Amino acid sequence: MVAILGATGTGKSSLALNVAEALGGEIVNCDSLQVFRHFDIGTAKLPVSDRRGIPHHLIDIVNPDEIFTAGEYSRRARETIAGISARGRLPVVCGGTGFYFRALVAGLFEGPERDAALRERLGAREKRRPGSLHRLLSRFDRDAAGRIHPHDVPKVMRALEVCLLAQRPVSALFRDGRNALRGYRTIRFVLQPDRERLYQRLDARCRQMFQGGLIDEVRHILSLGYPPSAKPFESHGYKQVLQLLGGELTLEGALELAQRNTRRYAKRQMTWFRQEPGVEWVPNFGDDAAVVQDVLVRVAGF
RNA sequence: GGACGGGUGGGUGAGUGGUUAAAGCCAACAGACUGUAAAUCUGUCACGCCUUGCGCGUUACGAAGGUUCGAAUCCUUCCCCGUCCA
Repeated sequence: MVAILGATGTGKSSLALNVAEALGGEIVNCDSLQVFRHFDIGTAKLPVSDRRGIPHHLIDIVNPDEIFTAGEYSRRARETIAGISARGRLPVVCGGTGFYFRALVAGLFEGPERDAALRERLGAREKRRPGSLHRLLSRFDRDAAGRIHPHDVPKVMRALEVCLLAQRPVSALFRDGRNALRGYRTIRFVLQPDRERLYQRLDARCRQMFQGGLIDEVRHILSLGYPPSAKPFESHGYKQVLQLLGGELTLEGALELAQRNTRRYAKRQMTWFRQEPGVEWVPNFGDDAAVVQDVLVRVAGF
């Protein structure tokens, strides 16, 4: 299995396509937003017409108002990869969601899934008394509480949820290990082009999205009946367009914010991938012809 | 030529005698991340030093002087910038 990782806008899709084409592969998406239907322009989803007949998996698999998680991703990606291998083809995992990739290869701990009802209760409690969840967590699991910052409510909540549901401290469950993926030789590439150039590209791409139908896409999604509170609307680009439509931002203001958030996101992705073990660094954009050659050679020697 | 307003750290912009190496925001940089992760959160951000301490020293709020125990903050002169009047 080959993995093409990297920050947004580094040319992963293009590289993956070339690699898959050259080596008889099929692409498995590893992007937390491309799994949603109708969110196309802002997620830079490769149009079907540009896929050159190469199968792309795990794209457009859930509706915008459905909850999709890293655990769900991990399960489905494993099934998909197994299927591709069984057909004698090469799985080419491609995406920028480091957490999903880790859930896929390293696995998650064995524990309870999220519980909406419990979360609602916990959320209400936190709202009434900010900080109370973290204090509660430190009673159940001192270790976990020490590792999670009190301000990081989502992580505090998940830890607490697990403790309550499993009747065991999360940190104890962590110690049991993760259900890592086995049976595949995996070579992972991380695209890491010059940061300045990447940022310029991202800014330009973001502008193109705004000019190229992002706003209409948002209107369309809303017209299908999906609420603005749907998860994928929280992502940069979409969030700003929503604010634009609501009169909170001007067009220029929305664009600038979207660009800024995209840059920040790219930065965070780089931080993540820097910690990713055993990766092959590619100090360039994936749509660079020389890079394709270089990567193919490295895969061949693997 | 005259009348006001203003010149603050990479940017913006607070601060109008001490608790200010100077809020906030932006930019930049570093980091965390075990089921909504394009999310969420943390740290650094004048320079040097070490015994890394709510440590020491140096430099800093257009420039130069002055007042004061003490000035980004008050006074004087000068240099810029903006608006208005001639």
